[in-house]
Amino acid sequence: MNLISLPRTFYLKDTEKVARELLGRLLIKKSGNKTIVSRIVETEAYYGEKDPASRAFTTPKMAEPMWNEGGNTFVYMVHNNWLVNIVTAPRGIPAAVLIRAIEPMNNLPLLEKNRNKTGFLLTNGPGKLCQALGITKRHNLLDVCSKNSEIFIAEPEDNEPFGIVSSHRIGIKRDLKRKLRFYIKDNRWVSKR
DNA sequence: CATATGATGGACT
DNA sequence: GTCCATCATATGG
Repeated sequence: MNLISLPRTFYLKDTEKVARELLGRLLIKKSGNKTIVSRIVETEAYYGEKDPASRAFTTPKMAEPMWNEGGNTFVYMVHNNWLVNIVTAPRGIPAAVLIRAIEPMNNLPLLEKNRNKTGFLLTNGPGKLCQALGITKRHNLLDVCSKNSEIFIAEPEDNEPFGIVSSHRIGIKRDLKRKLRFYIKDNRWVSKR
């Protein structure tokens, strides 16, 4: 499998657009001599000052990576779970996309070992997928544009068309009127209908 | 040092 | 649907 990483410019757009366009792309995680390939099936977009649900709004000090130029990971912990985001937008504009669910494409036994679970419970949630892939604080601020990174995003080889469903974001106190959660229609790995 | 918080997950009714 | 364990941070005394 010849993996092609997405260019930096992909991430410099509006975070909602990036959140939509990340659906169906591949999340690559290297683990020892293995390369774990997964398809992104659910994302959420977060903004800065005008988004009361964003950590750039509530705890800006913790969310400092969100001000970086797009194209890096941003990993932080909530309720004893690591969550992985992709920073978006040009430097100085706080924004990121939370990866909420993925569809594993290979190395299932490794994911099952990491999670001590099987089936959809492997990766149908932002904390679950980090546990399955072994993502921790150690993977904060990695360049997802580089194939040399332990984590990067790649273009899928076959791009079957799919529908996108949008909904309100999950698990936050104050959401915006805009629907900023996106997932692949009828995909069985999404965290919640 | 003490305590509060949460972009969750899992167990339970 | 409800309840709560768990822990990295932030914040206050």
